[in-house]
Amino acid sequence: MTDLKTSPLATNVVHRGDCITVLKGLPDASVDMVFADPPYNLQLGGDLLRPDNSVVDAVDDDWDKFDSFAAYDAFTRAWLTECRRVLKPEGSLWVIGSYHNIFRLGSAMQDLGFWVLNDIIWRKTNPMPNFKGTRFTNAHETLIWAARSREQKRYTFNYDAMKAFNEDVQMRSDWTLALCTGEERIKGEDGKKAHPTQKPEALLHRVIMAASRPGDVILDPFFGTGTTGAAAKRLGRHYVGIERDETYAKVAETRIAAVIPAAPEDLKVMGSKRAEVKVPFGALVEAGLLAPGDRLYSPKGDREARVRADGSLVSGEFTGSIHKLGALLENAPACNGWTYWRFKTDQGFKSIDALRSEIRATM
Amino acid sequence: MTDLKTSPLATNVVHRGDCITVLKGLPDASVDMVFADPPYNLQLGGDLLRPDNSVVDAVDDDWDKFDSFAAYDAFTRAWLTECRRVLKPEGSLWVIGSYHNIFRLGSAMQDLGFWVLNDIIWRKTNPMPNFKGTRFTNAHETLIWAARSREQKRYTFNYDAMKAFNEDVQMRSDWTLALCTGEERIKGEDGKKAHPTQKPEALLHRVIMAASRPGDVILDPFFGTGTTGAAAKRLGRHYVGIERDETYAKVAETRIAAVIPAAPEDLKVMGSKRAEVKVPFGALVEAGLLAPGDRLYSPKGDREARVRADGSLVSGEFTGSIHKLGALLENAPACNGWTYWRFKTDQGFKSIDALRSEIRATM
DNA sequence: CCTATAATTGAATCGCTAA
DNA sequence: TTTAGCGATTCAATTATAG
Repeated sequence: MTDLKTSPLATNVVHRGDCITVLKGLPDASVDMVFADPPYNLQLGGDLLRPDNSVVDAVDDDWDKFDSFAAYDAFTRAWLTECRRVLKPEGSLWVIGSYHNIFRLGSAMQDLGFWVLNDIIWRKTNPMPNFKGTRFTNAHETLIWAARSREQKRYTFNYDAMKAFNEDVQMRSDWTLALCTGEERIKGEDGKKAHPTQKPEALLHRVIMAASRPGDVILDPFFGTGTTGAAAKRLGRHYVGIERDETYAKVAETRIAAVIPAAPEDLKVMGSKRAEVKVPFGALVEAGLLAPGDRLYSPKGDREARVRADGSLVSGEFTGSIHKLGALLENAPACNGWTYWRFKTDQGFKSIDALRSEIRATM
Repeated sequence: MTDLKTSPLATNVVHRGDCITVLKGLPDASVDMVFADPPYNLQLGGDLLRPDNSVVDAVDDDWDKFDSFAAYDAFTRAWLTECRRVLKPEGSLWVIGSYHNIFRLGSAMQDLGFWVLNDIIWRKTNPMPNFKGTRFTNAHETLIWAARSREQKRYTFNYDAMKAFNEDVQMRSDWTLALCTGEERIKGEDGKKAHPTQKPEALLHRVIMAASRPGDVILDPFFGTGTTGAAAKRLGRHYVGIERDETYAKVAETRIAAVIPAAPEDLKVMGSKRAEVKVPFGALVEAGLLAPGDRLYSPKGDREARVRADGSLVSGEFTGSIHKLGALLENAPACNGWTYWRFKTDQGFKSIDALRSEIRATM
């Protein structure tokens, strides 16, 4: 076997093996960017049933199981340490995680000397709901982008490209993107998903476009089915992947071989400026445009309701959202509460939709 | 000085002093919710304060950097430990921070035994741009919501209120809210902002509405100009503030004094079905709404069962409760019999849940 | 072949109470 | 402490099936 550490770095390869072991064999200061999607250390209980009684296909693979936070932290520090060594002086590192592990990752990075440049929120357009109604819908994941050290003055950030991409306003730290589903999601011969946590290529597209240059080498120590490699090749970058599961590694190689480096504009990406923001009625109460106790009236003035602090309405014995209560009082199957309800002003009645416009104007 | 720790907790007060010192004087298990917006002056050029308020020397060698994080971590663990002690067994804690400190906060919380329920992203509609064009616009902050421990099964979450608030779909983990500006932003006599990081009351409104009940006690160990207290009072909750800066504390007291609380009836929120009084199916038979021998039918009409006098059902060789028999016939792990079974009327089939509502209306 | 409806699915720390 | 019973609970998007 060739000594990877003293040979020039081979690129566009998928190394088989434990990521820390393989990393230790790579030469110092040889890659321009690292993208890492490590195990999240989910600590799940028993089966979770949907309301239709079907079972949620959970991530219960062995590779995601750790005995303790201490064990997870030790693993995290080990691979981060090697990544830092392998990075060029002007390189940068990205990690992605959820609330289960992102605090561990961020702290370890800071402890090892990495200097955080941004944390980025991936807002999912179509997240899995909270089936039991016990928490907020977990609708995002977090990425951390960091330089090797505080002293590092130079790193690649294609500011103007990002700005142009985002309709000529600065790219923000929250990105709205869909999950990887449909055609993009790689399936095995059995029709099941080849990997439980395949990331959308649009996400990697944006990361790579933002923080690397054509010809750069991008290392992914948790290669999986090779989203990083596919995006890198498509965008004219080189990749180095590490994956210990032979099945995943093979899928990745096949996938990347089929990628034609191409003009990237056919990748579906939603700019955060255009990302539509829904204004819930409750936001009017939060913002103080309506107060708890204020009265709303129907178009004919024959119905009246009182606003509550949670944004619901009360009318007699009935309660509900602006839409539900409108439908209920009109005995209609549905009702657009925004155009139905009015409030009193000095100039007479006004639609609550006007208040929504006020809120939208600030967005 | 009275001994706060053994006296009943005084509420609607702003304690002056170092937060850890004051916290140590508060009684065990006495508050329902904590909201904490700790300082995040981590290596930003500002002074980093040790728990004893001495200033950490800003030196650039690696050892001191570690020392700085260690000092911040020690401070963080100290106040989090006290907050955990002061929380009631069914209480929960919220913290807010940015990438400078949120990873330290989250890790410390997990290390101390807190169990993360959600991380929440506050998307700012009007963030400060990145003037130098060197990074992404830092357009969000992160909140962490946690229970005291993994074993804690109960915590207040007004799921249905949040859903009604959000146009009848589940509230997600990303909240879009404007910064605190304009009229809401408190200014001193010199016209300058009274506090550098005043949070919008809308943010506290949502936190408090989501995770507390009227009459609850909410503790804020970094009270500042009292946004938590103002929102708490407006929403019929009690507050306990801790602030070491006398100027901030005075501003907070003046501000809160001017707040007019909402009427109690406007603070009622959309109720959860789980909290409704339980009605045994047999009560329908007792009340004569159904008679022994009446037939019930499945949603598709392909199953039929007979009501018995004791409130159990019979279908062929099977007997059981409305739930058990439904599950049995559908070969499902569980079944909500109330929404499953229908009975015949002149107007067609009706759900037995409508009969339950009739009973509840008389209670 | 087109349209309407039904089924499937996604990194998930997912119930409560009383006996 | 454990078990059993009651009965509450989902959004967006794609794919499959029915008409």
